[in-house]
Amino acid sequence: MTQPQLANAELALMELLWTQQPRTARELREQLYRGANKAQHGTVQRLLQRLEDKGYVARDRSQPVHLFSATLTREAYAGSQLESLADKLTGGSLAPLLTHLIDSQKISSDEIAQLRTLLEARRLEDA
Amino acid sequence: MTQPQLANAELALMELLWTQQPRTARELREQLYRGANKAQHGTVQRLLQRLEDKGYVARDRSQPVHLFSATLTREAYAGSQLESLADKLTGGSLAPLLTHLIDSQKISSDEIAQLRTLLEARRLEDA
DNA sequence: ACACCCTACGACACTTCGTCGTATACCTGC
DNA sequence: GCAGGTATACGACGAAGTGTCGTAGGGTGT
Repeated sequence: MTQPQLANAELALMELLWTQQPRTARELREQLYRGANKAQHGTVQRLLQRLEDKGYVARDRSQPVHLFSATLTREAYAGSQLESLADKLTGGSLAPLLTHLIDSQKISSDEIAQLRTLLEARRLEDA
Repeated sequence: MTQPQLANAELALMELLWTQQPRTARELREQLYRGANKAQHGTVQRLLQRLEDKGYVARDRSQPVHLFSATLTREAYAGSQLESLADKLTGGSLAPLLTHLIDSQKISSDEIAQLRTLLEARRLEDA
């Protein structure tokens, strides 16, 4: 039951919603396409509709001009994608993913320190 | 310069190569499709060719029957996918991805312990 | 020469994505 | 009430990717 993946244009739209919560289609269009023409409004509507179908966007229909918001935070989406990556590749376990990153030096010392404090916080919580 | 993603059938093939290094197309077909017919051999060839184009599979042409092997370990592929996920969603940083997993309890205590020893090992290395 | 298996690759149906155009409904001002 | 502007709903299309199959051509063994 993996969440569907977001394509490029869809992700760009979500990025906007993640920074500015409820937005009209018009506002989104103006930020996505600077030289705004009529056709592109249709495009944005289409994208929003498909995102709604996928369950990533909620639409407030109470007003004639709908208001759109994301149903998922960026972090939640990132987490679900990370989970599905782990499911597909490492039987759901995260350690192998990180092991390689750490071993191959692809991850910086800063990141490592950050992760360590993260885990430390969790350990204290559990105690 | 993100590595292309592997589709389902392609991934299934890679899974085989990841367990059994150099393999002929025939051997792979027999494991992918139990009731093996002629057409499916073409399918496997097609998949292998596309994987070769993408750079995920190397082909030994020295014999008339080619031998195929993966150019990337499963861990390397998983790592590159994880990186590209981080690039797309969190500006390349991993911490936000894991933060959410840890906070939402989606990650088990076992996993956490595992990660901690992982990071500890790295810390000792750096010293 | 024939049968057989291999590779190479064109072709197809199907899906997804981004785009656009159009039809329809809804206000709002006159 | 009508015209003009704007919004939504949605059909359609091209491009790209995927999985599948068919077929042409080459090499090998008998």
